[in-house]
Amino acid sequence: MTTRGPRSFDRDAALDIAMTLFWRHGYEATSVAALTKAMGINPPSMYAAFGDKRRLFSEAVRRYAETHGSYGAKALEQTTSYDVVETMLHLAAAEYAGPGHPPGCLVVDGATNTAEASDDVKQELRAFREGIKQAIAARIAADVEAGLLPPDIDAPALAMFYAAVVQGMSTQARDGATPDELRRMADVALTAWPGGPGEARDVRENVRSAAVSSRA
Amino acid sequence: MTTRGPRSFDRDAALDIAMTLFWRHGYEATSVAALTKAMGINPPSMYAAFGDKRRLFSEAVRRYAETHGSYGAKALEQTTSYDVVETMLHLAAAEYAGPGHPPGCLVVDGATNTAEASDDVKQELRAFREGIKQAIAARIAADVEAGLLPPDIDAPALAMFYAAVVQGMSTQARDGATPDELRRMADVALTAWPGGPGEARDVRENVRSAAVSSRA
DNA sequence: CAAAGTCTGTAGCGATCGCTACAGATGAAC
DNA sequence: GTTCATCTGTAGCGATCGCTACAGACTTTG
Repeated sequence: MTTRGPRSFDRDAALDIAMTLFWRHGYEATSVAALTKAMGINPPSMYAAFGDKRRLFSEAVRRYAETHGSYGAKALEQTTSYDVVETMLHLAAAEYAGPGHPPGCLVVDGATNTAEASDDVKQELRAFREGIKQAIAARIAADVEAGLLPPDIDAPALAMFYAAVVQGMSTQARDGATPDELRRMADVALTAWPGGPGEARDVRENVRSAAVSSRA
Repeated sequence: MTTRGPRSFDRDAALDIAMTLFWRHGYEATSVAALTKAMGINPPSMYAAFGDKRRLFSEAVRRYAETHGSYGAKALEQTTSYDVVETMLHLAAAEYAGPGHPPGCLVVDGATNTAEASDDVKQELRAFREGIKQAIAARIAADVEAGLLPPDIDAPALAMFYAAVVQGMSTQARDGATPDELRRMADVALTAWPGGPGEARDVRENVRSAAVSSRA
């Protein structure tokens, strides 16, 4: 009917469309028919380009992590654990309710409701989430080790808390929260930082320069 | 094959089984075949007793709210907004990872991944969540009005924050968190209360007795 | 015992699920 | 122009989806 011959559709654009659909509806609730219709292609073309629905989802998650979901990696580039958490919360607040894409987070909510047959999909996203949480916990523990944070704090609980805040922000965004609302609740969450956010940063700066000078 | 005659199955027990399946897998990922198999009955008996899958889900949610999900209502029985939040977080921490039932919360995660056809299901749970959040916000605003909390706090952001914490706890529980871990992260969340949890309670007690004595 | 009424299991409805066999259409190679 | 390889659309696979018509089996009535 239309043009024939070598691949006539943009694989990257199709992957972006798949990412958006999985993002909005999740893995199981997104049908192959819905995917191919939105991509403007037929099922055989999708299967030739991506393998199957399962692998298309994994590719979409990878694409998401490299684009809209990069706030976790960007946050971990920060020097101190407080800056990691602050950056993560602020970027997530801006991203989760941002314009031009579905609300919330694909990694948090992409495979929440699944039958037993899709347990591996759930595990894939869970591993993503646990990895970020462990990375935060490690950063907090390192700051405690370095004397930047008091030694009596509950580092795992603190990391789990901020992971949970980000995940709750995703639900709030899906329920209609605006970027400004998310930002304000992120700032509330930051007041739970040991010593308080403002004070903690001053203390941290002091301790860090002390640590650096003692190391030199 | 087995016994025949007047209703041979326990409607309440069947509803509990449906609640558990919806709780673990969500609305769309729980098939009628899975429901009837777990209930030990055939589809016609289920349809005679509950109408259809959609109404069975609503009944299951109502049952959940009256049993495992009663922590919200129980928390709102508390006098001050801090006690409301503290009770809600502690009850949720114990409940979400409790033994003998699926992890997390049916209201939070029961209809996260849905096709457009099930948007009404998603809205039903969203209304539940928004109702609790608004109730908390109202309690905080009332305490501000009564002089129990400083007037410069962001009451809506504070309510959204604690709603998000509870929702994030549900995800953490689904990812394998223990009741003790949830309890500890709940205590971290409580340190975000204006003035801090311990100090706030003392201040509140003082202000309340002052308000009562001035009213008398 | 017989008739009435109700619940039950079997079986299957149309629709959709993820996925694919097949053949027609098109480009490149010579 | 002819051949070859590849992509494309049609059509449909077996399985499952939510749901139900139907008839047989049971208890309740007389």
